[in-house]
Parts: sequence; structure tokens; C-alpha cells
Amino acid sequence: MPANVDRTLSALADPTRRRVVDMLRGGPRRAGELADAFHISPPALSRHLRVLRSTGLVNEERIEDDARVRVYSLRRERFLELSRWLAEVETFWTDQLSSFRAHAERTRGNRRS
Amino acid sequence: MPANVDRTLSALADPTRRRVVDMLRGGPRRAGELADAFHISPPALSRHLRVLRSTGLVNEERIEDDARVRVYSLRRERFLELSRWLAEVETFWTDQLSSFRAHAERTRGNRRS
DNA sequence: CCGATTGTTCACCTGATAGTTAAGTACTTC
DNA sequence: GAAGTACTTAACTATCAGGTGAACAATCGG
Repeated sequence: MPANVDRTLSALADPTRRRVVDMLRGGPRRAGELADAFHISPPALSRHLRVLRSTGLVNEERIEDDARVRVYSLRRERFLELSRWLAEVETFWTDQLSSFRAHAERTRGNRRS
Repeated sequence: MPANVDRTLSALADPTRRRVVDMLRGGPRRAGELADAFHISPPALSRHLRVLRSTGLVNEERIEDDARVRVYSLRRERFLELSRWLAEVETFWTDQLSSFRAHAERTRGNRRS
């Protein structure tokens, strides 16, 4: 399993972060908007955003109108990587038969035939 | 986000469980094989397997040769569901422009014109 | 039967992490 | 420049999830 995929899944471990991702699907949001939406304190959300940022799942940008505001949006890359890994995982199915044969032999080998 | 996807990600949150999934890609394994491979105690692994089982990611079956051993294998469904959700997430990209327009308006709305 | 094997459940402990409030930083508004 | 806003960082607390060893259940082999 690629290291990036591992970190992506680790970042998606928390339900709040998953909801953030889901919400960002609707487009970029300001940090405050997210905190309000989840009835969570700004500090708590800020740390979640830091995790998502350091994992590369979201992007932070300032806007010209107001330099205090930070707008967060989804980034593509990590999701694509996860998709690719999932596609690989699913190939197990096609190999299932041969794998099962291998397993049968392994089991048979364990027991003194 | 579908409830199943949520639980799948929750199950994949733990690194040990991710390694289990990765190992099962090579075919069905006995519980003991997995515990040995990860240098983890049998009780610890047993609980991980229970989580994976209850989430529907793996399947437990007995073999006729030896009723003591339990063989675990991957199940397809949850992974497919996760794939579908990921595909949806990635559609955000195509809508990014319109979303950004929406965001711009929202921001403008916030500031007193 | 009796000891060894396979695996699970139980009771307990510890470390990580997500939440809170309070303080800090940077910017905007008047 | 003083007050207010948007967000982050810091310090602390509490909950929870994963690890261990011990006891248990079921099965196998002699």
C-alpha cells in the first residue's frame, strides 16, 4: 500500500474530517462556514483542517477581499491515488480462484497431509 | 455520504486493519497467519477481524479439514461502494468553476457589498 | 481422556486524539 | 488607533481505541 494512500485513509479516519470533505464537494468554503455547519468550535476545526492540509486533501488560499479569511477547497491528487489503490484491491476478485487454490495447498501443507 | 462508506472508512482507519486488507489481496488467510505476519497478539488481531467482519469487508469461513481454523477473505461490496463514492467526490473538479462562482458570491454577500 | 492447537472473549492499562477555553496574530472598520 | 473579526496556536482534559496477558471454548492427535 502506497504511503500516501495510508496517510489519506488515516486522515479520513475522523468523522468530522469526512464531513468536511463531503461539504467541500459543494465547493470551496471558509473555515468559519465549516465550523458553524458542524457546531464545532473554531479551534477544533482549525486542527482538522491542518490535518487535511498536511495530508494534501485540501488546499488553503487567501482571498483578496479580506486577508483574514481562509478558503479551503478539495485537492484532487490524494483521492485519485486512493481510487487507484481501490481498483487494485478489487482485482483480488479475479485472482480469487487461484488464490483459493494456493490457500488450499497452504492448508494442506500445514496439516501433515 | 452513504452510511456504509462512512463505516468502511472508519474500519480502514486503523493501520493494522489496512495491512490485513492488503495481505488478504493475496488470497484468503487463516487468522493465525495474519497475527504472525504482523507480530501482533492473537487477541488484538481477533478484534480487528471482528471489526472488519462487522463492517462487511471480510468474510469468515470454516474449512472442513480442521474446524478450529477460521479463514478470512475479502468481500467485494464495501470496496465497490467506496469506489463509487470516490468517483462522486472527484466530480467536484468539473464543477469547480461554478462552485467558485458561488463561493465568490457568498463571500461578496458576507462583506457589506 | 489428556495435552496441544486454534481462535475468541474478558479485564485491564496506556497512549493518542478530539474537544474545550483562553490567549495570540493578523487584518479590517470606523 | 481602538474595537471587532477571522482564524490559529497553546494548554489542558477526557474519552476511546488498541495492545497485552489470562481464562475460556472447541477441536485435533496420540
